[in-house]
Amino acid sequence: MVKSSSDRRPATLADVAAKAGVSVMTASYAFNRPQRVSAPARAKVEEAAVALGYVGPDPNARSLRRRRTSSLGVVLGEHLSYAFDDPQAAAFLAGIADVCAERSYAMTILPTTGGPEDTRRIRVAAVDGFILWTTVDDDPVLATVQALRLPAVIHGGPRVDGLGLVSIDNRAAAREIGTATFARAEHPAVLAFPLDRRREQQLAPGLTPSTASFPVTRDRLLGFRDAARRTRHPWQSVTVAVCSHNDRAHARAMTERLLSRPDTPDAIAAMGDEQAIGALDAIHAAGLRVPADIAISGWDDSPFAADLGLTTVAQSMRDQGGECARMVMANAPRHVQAAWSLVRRNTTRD
Amino acid sequence: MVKSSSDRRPATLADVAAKAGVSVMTASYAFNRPQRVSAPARAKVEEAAVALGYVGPDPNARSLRRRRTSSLGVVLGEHLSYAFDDPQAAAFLAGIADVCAERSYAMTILPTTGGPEDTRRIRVAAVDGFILWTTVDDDPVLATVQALRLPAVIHGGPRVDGLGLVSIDNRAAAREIGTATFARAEHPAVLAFPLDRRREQQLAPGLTPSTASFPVTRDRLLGFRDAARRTRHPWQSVTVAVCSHNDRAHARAMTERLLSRPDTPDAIAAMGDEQAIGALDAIHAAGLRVPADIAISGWDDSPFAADLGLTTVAQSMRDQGGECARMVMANAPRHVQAAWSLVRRNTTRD
DNA sequence: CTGTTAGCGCTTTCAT
DNA sequence: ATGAAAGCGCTAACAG
Repeated sequence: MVKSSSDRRPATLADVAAKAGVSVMTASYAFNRPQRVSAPARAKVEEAAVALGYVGPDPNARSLRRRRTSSLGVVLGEHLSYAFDDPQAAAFLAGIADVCAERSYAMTILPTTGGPEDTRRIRVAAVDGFILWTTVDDDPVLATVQALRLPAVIHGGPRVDGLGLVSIDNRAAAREIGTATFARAEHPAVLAFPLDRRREQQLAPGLTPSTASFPVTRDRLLGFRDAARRTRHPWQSVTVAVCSHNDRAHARAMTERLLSRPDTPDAIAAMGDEQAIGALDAIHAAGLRVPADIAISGWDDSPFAADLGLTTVAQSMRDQGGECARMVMANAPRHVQAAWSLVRRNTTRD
Repeated sequence: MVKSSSDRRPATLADVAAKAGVSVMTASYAFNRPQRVSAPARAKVEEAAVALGYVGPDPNARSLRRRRTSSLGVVLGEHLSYAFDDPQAAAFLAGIADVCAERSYAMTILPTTGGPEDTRRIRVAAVDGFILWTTVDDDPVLATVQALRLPAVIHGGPRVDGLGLVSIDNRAAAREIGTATFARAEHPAVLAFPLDRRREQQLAPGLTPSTASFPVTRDRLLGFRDAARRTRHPWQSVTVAVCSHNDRAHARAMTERLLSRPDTPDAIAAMGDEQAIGALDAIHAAGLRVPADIAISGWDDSPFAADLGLTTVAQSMRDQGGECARMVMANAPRHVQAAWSLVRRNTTRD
């Protein structure tokens, strides 16, 4: 039998109820709380549903009525695709994903490009709350999320009124690893993440930390400056090499520039393991020994760091992602300091 | 002035319209098609919106009415978090993300655990279509997606009626690289992905390809069997080492087992670069030379493959992800063969 | 255990 | 250019 054209409209719960000879509510319960419905009624509903090709309640209608979507919005800075290339971001997402899987939430990834449409994309996202990957102080997305009045947590920073924050104490951690790296050095240097979204690369002696509008970059610079002070190096004598991108290639290129300067550094504190690995490439190419000629440290304790015996800061992005997700789901965003630890291996002298 | 408790209900479009002294429709147009509304009316609406803290139309209500969500569902097999660890999956997601960012879509990642709740999670997802990461033939999620009658594309496989498919010709590619790898070998072997969701590891001479319920694994086995035939090796003499997980550590362990057998292989075709790298670790640890003592090939042409001079199959997961996204957005799922190429470097003899 | 009522907040359609 | 009516498909709240 050929279906008539009216059959093309997908069946609704009302259709199923009518066909099953029950009220719409009984049909609704049959799908949502099967135990609340008598076995025969449930059977009739199921049969009718199969006959009509009805798969289940429409998600949008349900969300509208229930006033929740069971989906978490995850806002990733700038070029989204980059997030998947960054192992730290990937681990963070994995942590969110674990909690979502466990609690039957979906994860809505919200592409952000840095352009003006970003705020619109955030506004139209059907989600119950937001998790924001670390961004700059003046990211317009922050105000949008704030205005939406949904639970939201930022990872890394900045601090925003009303939004949660999950981060390690970057300044303290940088102070520790910086001290280990700069110990017994003559000419310390820093390999830094971009300062802001302009991502200009530069070599700046004694760079003022507050120049950075990425809080993570800023706090680590502050910590490295503290470390310089503790190891008796005037900050002005510490060259900060700011990379435009957090990857090996850029770090290697900047390190080459550092090494070709008059006061060749004999200690480099990097803000990421990938940067440190790029720096090691340049250092080895220059025929220098680590740590005898030059000490180096990374950040994040990636598998590569362990392979290379790199001194680094360990933190669990995965746990932090999970923590963010739980806070948003519980509608209880708070400020949480995550755990970190210094992992001393053999690329530093201490 | 203290807000009364009734103010706590978020403002609706109707509230804004009332406050602005216009009809609800004028307010709606002011948000959705500003040019269709006179400047003064628009101004009044905007002012009222600000006064009431109204951020914009409710996404769920809009989706219900419009009958679309502007979000793509991405179903990732089994442990979602694993997808973020797999560089190929990450590249695929990045490709989807690029297209989503460009067309102002959100990406709804649907965690899948292999358990019975998976189908429910798919059913309740508010999305306009699905992209499925490669899975097994009998994944129950496939039937669910099919029943939903939304546009859907599978990457890798299996083929499913009514759903699109984007994949390279895995058999043909395996035939080519297998031939290059097995050339002038005495004892070829294969390092394989898991056969199915049970993920049992095993060493099986002449493993029957159809045993695998992951189509990607199956097709590559078929291609390697073709290659064995072309290079005059009875398939029964080719040991297939099936790894439980597609990573370096498992590949290394399985390779160690291969190397400790009587007929030590002198050629190994792996299904992934990560596997090949793990195998190389084992090979070097055993003091063997590549390719003189043993030839090896990978798959996917990762950056590491280039570094190591690994012979491999190149394909762009990023492009394939984008292709999937475009097909779903256009509601035009088709079967598309993606491009691949053999990259001969110096771990094979040919 | 089952049913009735009353919307959720919005936009399509059709008038004016 | 603006507005009134209608209803998207569902479920909370309550009554029987």
